[in-house]
Amino acid sequence: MKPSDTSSSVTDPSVLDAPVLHVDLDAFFASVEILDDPSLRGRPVAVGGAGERGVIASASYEARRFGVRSAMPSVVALRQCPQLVILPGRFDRYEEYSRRFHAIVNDLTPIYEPLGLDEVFADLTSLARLDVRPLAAAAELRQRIGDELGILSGVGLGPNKLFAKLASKRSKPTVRDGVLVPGPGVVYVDPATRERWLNELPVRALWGVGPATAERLERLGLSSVRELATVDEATLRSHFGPAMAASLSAMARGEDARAVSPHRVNKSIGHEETFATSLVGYDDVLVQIRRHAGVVARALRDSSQVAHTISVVIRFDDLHAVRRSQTLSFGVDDEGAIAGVAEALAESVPLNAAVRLAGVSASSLRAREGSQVQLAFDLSSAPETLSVEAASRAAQANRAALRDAIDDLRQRFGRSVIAQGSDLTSAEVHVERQRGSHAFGPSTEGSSDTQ
DNA sequence: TCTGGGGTCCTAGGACCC
DNA sequence: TCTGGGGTCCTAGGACCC
Repeated sequence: MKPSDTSSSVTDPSVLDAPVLHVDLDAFFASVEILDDPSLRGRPVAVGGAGERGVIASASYEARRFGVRSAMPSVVALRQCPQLVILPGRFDRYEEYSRRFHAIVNDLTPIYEPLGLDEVFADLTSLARLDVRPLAAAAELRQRIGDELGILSGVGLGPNKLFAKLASKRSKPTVRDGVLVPGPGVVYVDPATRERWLNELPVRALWGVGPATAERLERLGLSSVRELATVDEATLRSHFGPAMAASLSAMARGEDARAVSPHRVNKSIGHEETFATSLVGYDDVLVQIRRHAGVVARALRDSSQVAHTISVVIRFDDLHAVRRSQTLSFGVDDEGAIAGVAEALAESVPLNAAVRLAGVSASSLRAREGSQVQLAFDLSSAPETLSVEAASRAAQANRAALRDAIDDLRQRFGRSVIAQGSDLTSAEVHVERQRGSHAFGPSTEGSSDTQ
């Protein structure tokens, strides 16, 4: 472990010249697995789904030497690196490390914004009056992460999120001809370098430009950021809509107005699963939908939230997906209600092909206030006077409202299957025993793997 | 080689209200 | 009887990020 070699041929700039910092932990999930099992050290390790439909979520640098990359299908990864160890992933453990990581960043500044578990943006502006120098602060941050977590990281410093992220990418180790080349660890982008990067980068390097947008841009003859900068925003707007045009246009000039916003709250909670073997017919699909609804309900209650919108997603073997959603006039957080709505939504989707994925998600989230029953009923009287009888009346009203909502749904889409005979009270719901997590896709083929 | 699971944001069309 | 325009909410789909 030597998180040391900061690239500081430059003098430390002022905070105002490089107010945005981006940190990215190296090969995060794989690194945690190696820390917990030192016998893995030096071996090619990945975390992901090992089955035919699994993909790699995180690969150690040893694995990257063989060309293994995250998002790569596991079968491909194994072909390139037969000795690759693929582990299923333990999210609780990663979350623990992530909390410790955030705590270290928080010691530098509370103005930080996590991006997934292993990255954060931080805004150092408020440190200017303390005369903090960004390069020194970044080096110290990286050192602490290495010392206290045992995980290497890359830190980028720039005038905005765009450059900070590009910089942290350049701070990382790289693989060249199968050989691991260490990165500088900390990179600050000075103004001259910003210009150079804008002249060199492909459009694909910009935030928000993925494969689809990159291809559309290329068809317009715009493969590089330099070319993109020659096109005016109005032209881009006609092709990509106002939001994307504004963002592309700004980034092509090196501008990025996105603020570092701490304390962002989740807008949805969902759960989905790709099956090792695709499902045919409503019976099997509905069982899975119901199970996912249970997971979502528990997550809602754990976070003391209720959802007003329930959505279902069904993906078919040809990868095309159908999404259905229903907004309710009251909030729900129990599996009976969520499963009832989710099942009705799923039943409205014509199943003309085998189903490879089913998912349920909850959105329009609100904090749960007191008894959830009152949300639907609003008894105007003081909550403490809510009698058992009133509560039961309220629960009944709630169920009635739910039934209406589901009836609406069935009317809207026409019934496509025979009723399952399920009632909507949570007591009557038999949520299947939780199966093992399939965090990164099915790990076994064919079996119904209960564990 | 053929694509997971957790999310976010944007767009477009329709319903509804004023 | 037929009509405008703006705002808001909802739904469905698509693209993107880690």
